[in-house]
Amino acid sequence: MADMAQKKLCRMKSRIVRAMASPVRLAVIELLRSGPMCVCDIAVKVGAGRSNVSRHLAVLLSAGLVNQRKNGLKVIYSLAVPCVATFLRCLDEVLRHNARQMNDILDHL
Amino acid sequence: MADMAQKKLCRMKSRIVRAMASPVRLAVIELLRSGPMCVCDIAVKVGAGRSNVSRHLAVLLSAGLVNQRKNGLKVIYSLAVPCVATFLRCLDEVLRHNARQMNDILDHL
DNA sequence: TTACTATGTGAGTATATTGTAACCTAGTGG
DNA sequence: CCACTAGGTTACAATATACTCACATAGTAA
Repeated sequence: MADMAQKKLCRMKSRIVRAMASPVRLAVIELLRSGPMCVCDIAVKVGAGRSNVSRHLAVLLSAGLVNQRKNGLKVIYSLAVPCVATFLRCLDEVLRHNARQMNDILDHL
Repeated sequence: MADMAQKKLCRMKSRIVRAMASPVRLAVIELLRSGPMCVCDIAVKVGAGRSNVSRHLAVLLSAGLVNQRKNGLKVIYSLAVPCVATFLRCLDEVLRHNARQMNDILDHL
């Protein structure tokens, strides 16, 4: 983090990562991998209140992770950047890495 | 987030993402892409206090994002999962996506 | 107009995270 | 033994986030 520009970039990236750092929002992102969806359906699928989901979607939107499109009464959200889906697979890989590491420790008891 | 297992997975993934969701820790991860490094060097490079960096490294370690190795007085940290480096490139992509979108808005004024 | 539905937003409380400073531990060398 | 250095930990104040409830907005239809 030598110079100002690097620090600013890290702050901006951190804002994006923080936008993903919530169980509900991760569930929303995973849900949107299967296609665009309105707030009402998202709320049902992730099992949270509508106003709560609306707020979480606002965070994702403000971070640029999802796009918004109005359709009559409904607002349809969709994933904005494809690589976010790739990232979720990376998370699975970290979980597997952790489980493997834990097994190694247990095996050497 | 229909069943229990999905919810638990989302909580575990969220913990990993939160571990990345700090400007300092992001800078550390980016730094470690260039190779393993001791705490003292990391602290200097990211421009933060040693005890602070130590705590951030503990968070990354506990999330399984970095590995630890003792070498005399020093403790050397390294990236644990390769795809984390890929993820940083995804963050750049999101930043570019946001900048492009902002330009589109400004162009249509 | 009124009524209904889908979303978004404000306020309040509860909880979590951050950085700093002081202190503790461990390895090294005299 | 003591001194020095690298790293880790605890405590505390400041800040940020989350969830809920109530209310506001906007589109639709009668």
